[in-house]
Amino acid sequence: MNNLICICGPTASGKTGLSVALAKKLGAEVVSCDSMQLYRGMDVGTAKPDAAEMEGVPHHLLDVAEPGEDFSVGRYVKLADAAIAEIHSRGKTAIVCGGTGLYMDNLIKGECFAAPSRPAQREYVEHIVEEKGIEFLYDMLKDADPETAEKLHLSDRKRIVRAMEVFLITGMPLSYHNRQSKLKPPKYAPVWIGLNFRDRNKLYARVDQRVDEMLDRGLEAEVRRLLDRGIDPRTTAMQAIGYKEMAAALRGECTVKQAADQIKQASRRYAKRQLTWFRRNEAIHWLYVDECADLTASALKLLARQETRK
RNA sequence: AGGGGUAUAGCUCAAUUGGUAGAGCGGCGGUCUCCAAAACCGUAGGCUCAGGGUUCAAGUCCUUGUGCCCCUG
Repeated sequence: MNNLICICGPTASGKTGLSVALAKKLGAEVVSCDSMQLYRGMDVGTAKPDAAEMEGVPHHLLDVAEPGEDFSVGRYVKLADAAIAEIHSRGKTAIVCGGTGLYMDNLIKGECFAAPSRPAQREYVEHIVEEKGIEFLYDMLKDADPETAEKLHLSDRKRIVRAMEVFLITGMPLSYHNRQSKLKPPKYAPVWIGLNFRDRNKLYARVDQRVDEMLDRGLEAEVRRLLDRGIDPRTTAMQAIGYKEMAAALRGECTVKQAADQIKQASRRYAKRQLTWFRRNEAIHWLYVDECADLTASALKLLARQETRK
């Protein structure tokens, strides 16, 4: 029996609807894999399913953090592992559903990280960048970890900092850790289902439409509520698409209409990046939403086929 | 109706004294190993509104037409 299913795809492709429909058919439970839906109070802008949309299907990994706190992939994997184990212990199927590729891959593949970020080393590295510039740090990385340095562009400050940090914490190059990590076998063997559109314009139309719906459902009020609660606009949560743009509008930097257009644009670009991420996963069975008369039926057929192959 | 201006990539605009066109945005593709709804990289697009003329050579000058903008009645 397929006791683990992964549903992935770009934003607004219909992952939530499919996961609930499948869960009802299979008696399964859903484990969300979304880096923003896990924050409490961020509902409208993240298109988090409400009770009606869940149709009684238990959902895990929603509302597990405050918007002000720093989250991490590591924390997600730990929580999701626990949720999956619990679901399996009840003899049920778990459906991991979401659009955050990094989280999903790390959960399934079970790769371990080189080293958790440590404030002391991170601050030291950031200090070097501020004092001497990114080129200086990049040169340091060339000595410490030439393999990683060669893969990174000088503009990719974020990754240069992280790679140097790992070297300082562990004394080993990040490239070495990554190679070791890839040798480990995957933790799970799920059936992967990816949602996409044959016609990109149709996906974009749905993205645009959904942003309009978010506005109707009170995105502006939701963002104002978060800011009123004292959530720092610089936190990861407030960098989410829909939130950072609306916050700018509330600050008077642009109109709500302009913010809405920016949210649509950013969402379309995000959808494209998600597709780039998932496309390289050869295990994914792609379903084209604009070609399926009945998405749930297509997915069930696919699952049945996987069943007989085992 | 008269006067003036404008017409260049999907959009907004560049192009020294005439030497067969560039940029930003968007589009498309990719990278990704603890901020990931983030961060970063790479590409393809133009009979320069249409017709005629001057010139070795026209986006650039002349002329006609058309569309749009402004002013005057």
